[in-house]
Amino acid sequence: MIDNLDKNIINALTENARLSYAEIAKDNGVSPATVHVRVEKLRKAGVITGARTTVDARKLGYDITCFIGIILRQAGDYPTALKKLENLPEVTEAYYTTGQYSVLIKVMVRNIDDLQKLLIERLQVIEEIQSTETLISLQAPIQRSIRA
Amino acid sequence: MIDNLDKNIINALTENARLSYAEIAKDNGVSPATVHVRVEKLRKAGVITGARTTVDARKLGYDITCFIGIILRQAGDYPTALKKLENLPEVTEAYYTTGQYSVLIKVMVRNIDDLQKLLIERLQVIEEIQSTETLISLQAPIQRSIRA
DNA sequence: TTTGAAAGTATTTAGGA
DNA sequence: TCCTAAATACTTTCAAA
Repeated sequence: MIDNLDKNIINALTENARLSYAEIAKDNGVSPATVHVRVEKLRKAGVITGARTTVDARKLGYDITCFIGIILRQAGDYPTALKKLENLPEVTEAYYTTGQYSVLIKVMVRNIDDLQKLLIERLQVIEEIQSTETLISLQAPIQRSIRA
Repeated sequence: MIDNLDKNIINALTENARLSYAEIAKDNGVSPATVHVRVEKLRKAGVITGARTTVDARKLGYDITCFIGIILRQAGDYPTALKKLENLPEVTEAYYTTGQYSVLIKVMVRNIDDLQKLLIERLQVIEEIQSTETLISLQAPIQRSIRA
């Protein structure tokens, strides 16, 4: 089971993945070795799945983030459509959803031209896709993790 | 400017934030000190913004992830509405968007009951919100970073 | 800007409470 | 399970190229 120490470790590391075990240990009144043991346990249990450095996409030239809602022709088209979406590097996230759309994807592109090309030349040509709806994100004011 | 070494470092760290500089150095035929200098440079330039450990939300009891499209009463309501959304810890992401919705939020909750309560008791009571539309995510098959 | 070398920290293992 | 202590490894600084 996950106890309070585990939770504190998870919350600390989801905010800053490069925090040292030594520091987390100090904050929690345990030894660094204990933190090490707990993190290994959480990793083996699949609770902790990895760690990613976050970057400012604009500084890398990706000025536009958007969400695209996709409606598929048929429910059964999902596996094939997903494979095709995986081949588009601009697609950074995909969600299989109930409601409005069959699939919601998050896309990052350099500019409006690239977005238009992506939509027309590489998304709308996918035969399993019936239609798409684009939401351009102008700002992402909240970006945080759930608390353990 | 960002050269190839910078890009390789960014790509390595966005995949695994806990990779050692020593290892990245080895993969790129430079010294660990150089990797250190580059990472500091990227951090100071605001390209690298942080690092977060990723967790399996379900293992923490958050069984439901969903996106909620929000339509505000008036465009000018955005700043007030955002402040209210920030106070809901279940809201892990928010995007100010063009198109269909004024705001798109990502929400993580423990179960359908909690989702219903969130929607009815804490979202739909926000006076700036005219209506909401919920997309429940059943799967998130793609989760990756843009490449530098 | 990069490097090797030194100094300072952190991680990791292992034995004992 | 946790700790201390020791060994290993990594990060960080710095002077020189």
